[in-house]
Amino acid sequence: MKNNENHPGKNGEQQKVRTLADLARIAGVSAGTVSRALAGKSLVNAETRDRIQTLAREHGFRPNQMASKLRSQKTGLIGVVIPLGHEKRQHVSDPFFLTLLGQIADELTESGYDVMLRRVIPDDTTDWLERLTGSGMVDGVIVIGQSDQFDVIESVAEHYHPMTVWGHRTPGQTHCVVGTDNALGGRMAAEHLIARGARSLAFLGVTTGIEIRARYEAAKAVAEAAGIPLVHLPIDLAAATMGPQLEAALPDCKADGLFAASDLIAMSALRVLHQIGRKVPDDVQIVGFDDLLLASQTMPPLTTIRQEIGLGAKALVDKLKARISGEDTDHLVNAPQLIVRESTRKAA
Amino acid sequence: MKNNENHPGKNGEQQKVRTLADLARIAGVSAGTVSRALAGKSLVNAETRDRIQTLAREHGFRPNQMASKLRSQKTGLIGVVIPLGHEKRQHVSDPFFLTLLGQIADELTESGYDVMLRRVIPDDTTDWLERLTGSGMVDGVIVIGQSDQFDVIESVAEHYHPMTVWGHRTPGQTHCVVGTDNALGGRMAAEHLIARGARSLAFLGVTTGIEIRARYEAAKAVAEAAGIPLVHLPIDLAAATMGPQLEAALPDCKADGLFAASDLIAMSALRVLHQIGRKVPDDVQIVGFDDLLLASQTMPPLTTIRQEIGLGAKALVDKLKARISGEDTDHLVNAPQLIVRESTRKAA
DNA sequence: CTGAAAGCGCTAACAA
DNA sequence: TTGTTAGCGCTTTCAG
Repeated sequence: MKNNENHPGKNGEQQKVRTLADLARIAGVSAGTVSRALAGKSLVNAETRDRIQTLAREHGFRPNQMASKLRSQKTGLIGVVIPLGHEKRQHVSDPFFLTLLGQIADELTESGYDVMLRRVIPDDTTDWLERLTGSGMVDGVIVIGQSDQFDVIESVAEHYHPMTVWGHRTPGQTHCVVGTDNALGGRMAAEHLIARGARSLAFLGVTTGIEIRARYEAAKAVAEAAGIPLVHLPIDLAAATMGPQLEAALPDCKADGLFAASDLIAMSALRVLHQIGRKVPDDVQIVGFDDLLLASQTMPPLTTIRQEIGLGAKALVDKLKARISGEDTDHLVNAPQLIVRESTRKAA
Repeated sequence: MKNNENHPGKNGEQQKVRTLADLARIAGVSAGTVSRALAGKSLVNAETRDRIQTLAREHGFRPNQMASKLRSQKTGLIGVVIPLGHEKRQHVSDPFFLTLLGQIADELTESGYDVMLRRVIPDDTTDWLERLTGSGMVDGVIVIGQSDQFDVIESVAEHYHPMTVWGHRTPGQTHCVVGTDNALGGRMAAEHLIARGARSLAFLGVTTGIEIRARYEAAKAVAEAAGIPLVHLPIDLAAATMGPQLEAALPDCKADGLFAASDLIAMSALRVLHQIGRKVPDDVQIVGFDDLLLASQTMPPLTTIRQEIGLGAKALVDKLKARISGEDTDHLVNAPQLIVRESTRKAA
């Protein structure tokens, strides 16, 4: 037991211990032992292990994760990317994605991973994803939303295995996707509106994104099959511009059944309809999409197509973990659920 | 199972080049030169630099960031942590925080930083923050919300400089904080309600969090000075439980002026009031807090106290960058703004 | 302008 | 059980 540099009496513990070697010196052991002790490995004497751990705590020492991760080749980090392809200006993301992100972060945390968050605007570059997967910084990647970057994601998926993607399932695709059956959702919305007496439909939302296009097309197919007209009002998803666009478009829109691409749009539409004196659901009915928490708080509460965010987040993380350990994974396309509230009429 | 790493695509490609050394070998130079070339340093022959960069691109080579960061002692990573102290169960965070997070991520990205996101539930541990600051993984830390962890943050701030915090300014505090003048906001809300004729106030929201307590106390002071009663309805901020709590509390509440701790609560209250047949703003007026985008979309649109999220995010990042480069920074307490919409009455 | 060499701080295989 | 010895992959003096 030698403590020449560590006398609490003289000048206290000024020299900050920053490295394993530092701690090893004052503990009178080797760096290797300290490493094993701090990792709680079984092959160290319990007594010395405790001594070292106590010492570490006293000196507020924490091993440098960067070095540890480099050496062990496991980063414990998952990259989470939100590509903002179309909607370039929309820095403030959709609350749906934000909520999904939150839940993913929770799941990941519970599995002992840290999250490296990156929002990218692909613009003209095509290597935004490679830059992450090839960085050596992450053990895996979750992509939130395909935006208009389907091909980029596909090409990365060809050689990069530990990746899962929230979005739309396209037959034959390589990348592992988790998402909602948007076509089914679109169908449910249109059928519900028609069943409740709508005789002329409108779809509110831009269809640049692949998911929303699927909702639109399914609704359109239903409408056509029923011999009912459906017009497309390409309302922006950016919350800031939604209001004015709706104020411009709705007064001339004679549809009595509105299907909004998201709850946010629906909510905004509700307000505009009220302003121009159309009663919901008597004059016009409306169905949203997502079932965000606010959908139940609107007036009237919103009938909507629910996406299970919690399940989605869990699936994205579970599948990613499976892929990290070399397994292969299936896609997961969740069936959405029609949540009937008061923005559509009571069943006849 | 499956999954062959090498993509046998381009004309019988050899071993994947993974390291500087690999690339150096096929380029016929040393690793050092490759490093300099890829970093675009001026002290390499322009010609060899281009050759190496081309080679790197052809082989899809990207330097390992972990190693780079370890060596250079700059991680290019900022830790962003959301402590969930009170409200333990509330995994789905407040949309205000989520939006703030999004904007912070944007600002950070624009400054060339990556974001390491961590959500923590401090529970009984007190080292959740140290664990991040001492990890060697991040160049700095932003804490979103003090929750009930003021003391922990203070104690870390004593020895860890590159940190900024969103939250409430307490006189004499050490940690650099950016936030809103909550007391002023509370005062504005109460004064506005009273000026528009309210004669009995209620505050909706739990006051465990220091920011919300400040709003409450300021409102209370105003009410007292005006000789007007103010009751406190401790509504949970978790969106899921808000509705039922309000449905239980509001029918018995005779206040004609409601001040909600957040727009979300206000929105929920709006719905409940409508349900129980009280007209807003004729029977009862209501003021929210935050001015989230949805505040303008409620029915009636919500009068609220606006917090400038964008400015806050920018300030958090700017100050953090200053602190990273060794400077000292002042606190920033933004004055909130009263946004008058239709949930309060017209001026007499 | 380029190569050689010395680490960044940690882990793990191999000895002792 | 512990110490010793190599590196993880990169950057950066220091020579040449």
